[in-house]
Amino acid sequence: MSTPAEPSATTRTYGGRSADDRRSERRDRLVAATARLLGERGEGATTMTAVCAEAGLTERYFYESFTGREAALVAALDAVSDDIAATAVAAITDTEGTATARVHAALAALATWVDDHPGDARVALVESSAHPALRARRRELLGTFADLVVTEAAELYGPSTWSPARARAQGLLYVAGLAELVTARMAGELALSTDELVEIGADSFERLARDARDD
Amino acid sequence: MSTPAEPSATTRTYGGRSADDRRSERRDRLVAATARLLGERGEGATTMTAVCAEAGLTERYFYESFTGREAALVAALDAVSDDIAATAVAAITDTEGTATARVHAALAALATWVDDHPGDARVALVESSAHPALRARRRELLGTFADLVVTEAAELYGPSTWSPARARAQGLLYVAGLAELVTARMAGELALSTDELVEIGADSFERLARDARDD
DNA sequence: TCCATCTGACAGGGAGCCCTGTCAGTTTGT
DNA sequence: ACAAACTGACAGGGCTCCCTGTCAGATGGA
Repeated sequence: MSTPAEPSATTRTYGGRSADDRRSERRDRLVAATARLLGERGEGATTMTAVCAEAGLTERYFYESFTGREAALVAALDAVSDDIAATAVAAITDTEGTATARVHAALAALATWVDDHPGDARVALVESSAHPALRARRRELLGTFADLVVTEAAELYGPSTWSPARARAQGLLYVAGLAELVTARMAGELALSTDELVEIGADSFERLARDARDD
Repeated sequence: MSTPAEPSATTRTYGGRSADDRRSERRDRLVAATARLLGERGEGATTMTAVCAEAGLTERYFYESFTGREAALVAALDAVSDDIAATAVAAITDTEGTATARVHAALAALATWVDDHPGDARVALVESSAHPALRARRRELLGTFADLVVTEAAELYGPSTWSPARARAQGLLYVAGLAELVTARMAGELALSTDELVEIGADSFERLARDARDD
């Protein structure tokens, strides 16, 4: 009786890479394809069929990584927003000097990122509102950034006299306003240079932080 | 030779109403149905078939008034935003007293309107970003409100020292931020009373108007 | 070499929607 | 009363998309 060699019900290398390796590479390609389509053709054109074609994979592999179209959309938005957050954090931590300088650096880094990644910027700013699942994720992200703004302001300028709820509301107003500003500029509706945009953002931030203390 | 009576290629009364009358009533019903569906079930569920069912009309009449689904969506958003603008304008013109009081009245009226019209508020604040045609209209509306804010601020507090582009940007930041604030509150993510919301809006407005003069 | 696994191409069912067309029944003017 | 106009119900073609399934060919381990 020859034993069946090995269960072999598991995996195997292929093309010199492990199963997990190939699997996650396929997922990455699908996420990148989804983000690219979202940024270039919009949510409506980002169908599962189109994503697979863009990624050069077949539908079967789509369902290997995602339960459906929605999950891929959210994953793409997550990837883009991680990129944004990393950009902002890097600018803040890399900059030494006054609080003003650090805020300025963060805003400038974000503005540059938008200019350099128009597709991803569209994903984050525009298409993130196009689908219910994306909207939910977008609100979370805005809230996160709003909290970041509040804590940064407190750290840079001292604690706020506002209630936590009010401070968060002010932060959200600022963050969402700024996002719309960038969106309008991308749409060509606002004739502002990058420097002007950064200046407006920095001034507004300082006003916000200042008023949070002497209101 | 009996002449063919009348061209009769025109119209006729029906149910005691003229053709134009019936036609525009059908259109109103379709617009109202579209807004209702947008506000209660979202853009994705607002199909032409669903709109017709909701309005109690058949598809043929849909195409009598609209070239397609998109046109109906935009018409519904227009109807809602007209309602919003009328609410704000009425509050401003009906209120006598200080500039602060008028701004306060406008914000309070808008907050009350949102509470009283949750469906329409969702149309204006959320679903207006769900479709390309709606987004275009939404940006127009935000721009209009931003300009209104700028001119009101100038009228109430004196001319701004900012460049027109910068003033418009600040107005847009304020308006869009406020919209997101109301949206977050509707989503239950922001524990703010109506009064607090109005206060935040009024304070931010005054800060904006004040800083526009002594920057 | 041989067989199990992996991969890509593609077919096709099922569903929903857009839009057109038909048709019987109702209302109006003559 | 009669013909023309109007209305509502509904069928169905065409399209796209989601998702499953099949199948031949490529690859790797024993």
